[in-house]
Amino acid sequence: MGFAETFKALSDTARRDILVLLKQERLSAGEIGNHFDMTGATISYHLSILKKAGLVYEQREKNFIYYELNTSVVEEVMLWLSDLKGGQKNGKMEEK
Amino acid sequence: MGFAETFKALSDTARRDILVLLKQERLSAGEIGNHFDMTGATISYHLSILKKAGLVYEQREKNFIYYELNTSVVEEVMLWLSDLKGGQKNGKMEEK
DNA sequence: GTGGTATTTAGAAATTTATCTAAATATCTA
DNA sequence: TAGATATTTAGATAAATTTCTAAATACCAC
Repeated sequence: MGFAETFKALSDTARRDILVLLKQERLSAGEIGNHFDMTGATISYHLSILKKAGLVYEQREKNFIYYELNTSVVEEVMLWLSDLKGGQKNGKMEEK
Repeated sequence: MGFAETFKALSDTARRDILVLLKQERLSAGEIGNHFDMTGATISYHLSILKKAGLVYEQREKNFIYYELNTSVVEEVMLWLSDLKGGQKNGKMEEK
């Protein structure tokens, strides 16, 4: 884990698009690939980065590998951003 | 604007560290630089990326340029993530 | 086991990014 | 205006990233 890996994973448009696809339902690598104009190898590369970042996990079934969004890591990122936003002087939590 | 630029800006550790510094108070480019082991030119490069992403804005005063966190863009990113998280089947908002 | 489909891995090329040094701007103060 | 300080811009380089093709692996069905 680590925010560096997670934010890097989120920094690529193709990877964010993959996550948006997965927010509806889990999809196999091949199904994901059908939505993009990239080779399967490139999709696999992006999936590996999302996986390392913890943003998706995989479920192996029959001859397929299904990818699913991991919302808990999305929440961790939101918490980091929330802390960033909330930490200023004059912020709500700082009022005496 | 655009999420691509914003997430790219957030993907670098130095830039996130700069944002964390700025969550307490605005700082000049030089003050920011004092916290890092990088040349002023490199700091300036990172600040320009944060600025383009809308994550900070600058205030020119006297001989200094002060940088301040723009929380509204941080909020937009949080909303994007919130939508990602909330959009799944079986999510709270989808229950019938 | 053989053949077929799904996915990943390896290696290479093109692009982008992060960083530095040196030079250019901008603005203050005397 | 001249000198000093703050910051940015330009140009170069090294490292990281994205993408491809081709080959390898994994797994299923027959």
